[in-house]
Amino acid sequence: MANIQEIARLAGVSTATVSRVINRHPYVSDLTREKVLNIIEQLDYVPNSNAKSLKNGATKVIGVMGVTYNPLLMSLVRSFHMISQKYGFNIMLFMTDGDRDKELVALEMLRSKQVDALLCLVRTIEWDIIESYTKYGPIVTWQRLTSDTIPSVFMDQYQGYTLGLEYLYARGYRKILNVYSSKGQNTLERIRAYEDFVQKHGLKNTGFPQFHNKVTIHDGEEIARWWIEQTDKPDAISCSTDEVAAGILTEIQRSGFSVPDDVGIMGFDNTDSAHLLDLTTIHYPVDKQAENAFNIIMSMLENSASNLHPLQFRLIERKST
Amino acid sequence: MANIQEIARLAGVSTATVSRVINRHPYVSDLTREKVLNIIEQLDYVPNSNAKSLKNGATKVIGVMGVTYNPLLMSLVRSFHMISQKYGFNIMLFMTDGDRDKELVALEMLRSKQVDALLCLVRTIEWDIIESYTKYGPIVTWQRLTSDTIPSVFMDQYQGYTLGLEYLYARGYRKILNVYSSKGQNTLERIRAYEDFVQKHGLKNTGFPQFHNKVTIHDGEEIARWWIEQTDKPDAISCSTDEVAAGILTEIQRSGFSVPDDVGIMGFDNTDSAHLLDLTTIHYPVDKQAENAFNIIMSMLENSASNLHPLQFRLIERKST
DNA sequence: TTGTACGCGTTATCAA
DNA sequence: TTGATAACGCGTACAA
Repeated sequence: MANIQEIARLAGVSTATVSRVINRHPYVSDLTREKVLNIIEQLDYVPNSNAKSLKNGATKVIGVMGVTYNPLLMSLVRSFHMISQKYGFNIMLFMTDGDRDKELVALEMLRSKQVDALLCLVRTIEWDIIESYTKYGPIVTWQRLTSDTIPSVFMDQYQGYTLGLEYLYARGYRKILNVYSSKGQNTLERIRAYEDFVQKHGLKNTGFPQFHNKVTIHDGEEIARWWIEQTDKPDAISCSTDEVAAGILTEIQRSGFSVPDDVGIMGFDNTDSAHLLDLTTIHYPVDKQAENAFNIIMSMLENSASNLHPLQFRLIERKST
Repeated sequence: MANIQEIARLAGVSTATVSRVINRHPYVSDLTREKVLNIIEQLDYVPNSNAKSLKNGATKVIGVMGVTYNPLLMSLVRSFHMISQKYGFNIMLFMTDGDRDKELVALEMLRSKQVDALLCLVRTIEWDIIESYTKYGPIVTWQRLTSDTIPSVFMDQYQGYTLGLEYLYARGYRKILNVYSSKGQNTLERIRAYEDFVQKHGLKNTGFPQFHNKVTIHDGEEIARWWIEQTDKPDAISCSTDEVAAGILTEIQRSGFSVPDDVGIMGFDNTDSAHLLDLTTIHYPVDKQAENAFNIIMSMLENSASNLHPLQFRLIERKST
């Protein structure tokens, strides 16, 4: 495959000149430029990007690390992808399935300079390990974290969850079942939101169990079957994700119950599933989060200041409540 | 950042020896190996992958080009990702939104050696342009294509669609509305399947319009509204995708009609939406397709022979018919 | 078993 | 306006 030297030889100039032409440097006579461009075209030449990366110490690739392909994550990835592309960056996707080794693969890519930065959407590995990689390049996360070295674009779940609970209260629901996702900061915030909510309105203890680690449609279906069996039923279910809510809703309806007449159901994230099933849910501005993440990365790469979008939850009222 | 030379210097050996240690070459004395490994550990050294790529002429990265984040595509990407990872390859994702320039970005990555191969899931750009890039590396597609240079893992839509139609016939449906997606080979195959089906069973012309370019939930909702207005209604709707079917199903139910009592609905692809809404649908073995794609790429990279999975459609009967 | 020295393809500095 | 040359960091003949 043709390289810059061959072009130089055929055009009767030096490689330096060819490089100047390619990178649109000034101080190249029109004549030589023309000549060089001709040869480039003839030989169907493109600069080898590995050589460029080696020279520049940058690849214009950003790694994105996530656990699995769920709709919310994908819409974030999509937004992040779009803005990155706009600035000439490409995305390398790492789906880790929560496997430490796979997470390390992504981190090692940063260390070995194959990606310029890393967007860490979800991780299972310890934060201090991730933190130890920040010396190799910018790492930004989407999860809740307060750190000097790893900026985060997370949103305070306390606010979002409270928004949903207060809405349910306003609609007259009093016996609310909470379905939480994996035990992390986010879930703790949601639990705190619920406790404060109960206290604020002086609600009495429902005695319902706490559901944890529920995130999928399948999980939702399980919870629906639990609900069906109860004699003293919750009048509303506040879910960890739209998928759980979707699972509950459809399974409950399959059994002949009606939503929202028999029970109100609230999702979280406002993904397609929520739209599809007319779920009341909490909208999450993932696109803005993605843009913020990218902006932070850029500013770290160029060590400049970044200006960020403000982030706010929004309640989307539909027919499940 | 430390490089191989520094390691060599500190270990009191040559760079060649360090390289041999790193790459587990034989003929290195235990003593020197030990010494080198120690220094490597001390300096927290990793080989720079750009330098390696430059040297090897390969990056161990495969590009995946798609149009947009739809569920079927994502499950394919997921499968492809998993098998690639297993063999030490990483994935670079290109979402093109059907934009020629963005598609060219992906192709240029192959030309400039930033990816070793390209999986072309969906494209809008002309095949002969893509074909002209095959000289830079393996390109495999998921779309229907018969080409010497671009292998395809597509599946004959004629078969799949016929499977669905025959099932509908067996269930007693006679006035079937077809909803097609974008006008491509796949759609032509489906149309042909329907025509043959009509002829085979001697069905009379339904007089229904042909819906084209319908792929989203939203499109489905539109079609549902059309269906509701009709006096002479189709008794079954065979859809281009599960999403369209989902849109139709939910919108029709919102208007008080019942599925399958008032109309049978059949999806295509067997994605999560189909499971969620209990849609009868056609299962597509995307995981096998992904593995085939990867195997083909590998065999092209190493020019060896590839052994492939056989691919077969399967009808998934649920409650929408 | 180890070292020397060159090439991979660019870009940037310096000098002309 | 152009050219020679030195990096960038690694792997590998070839020689020892």
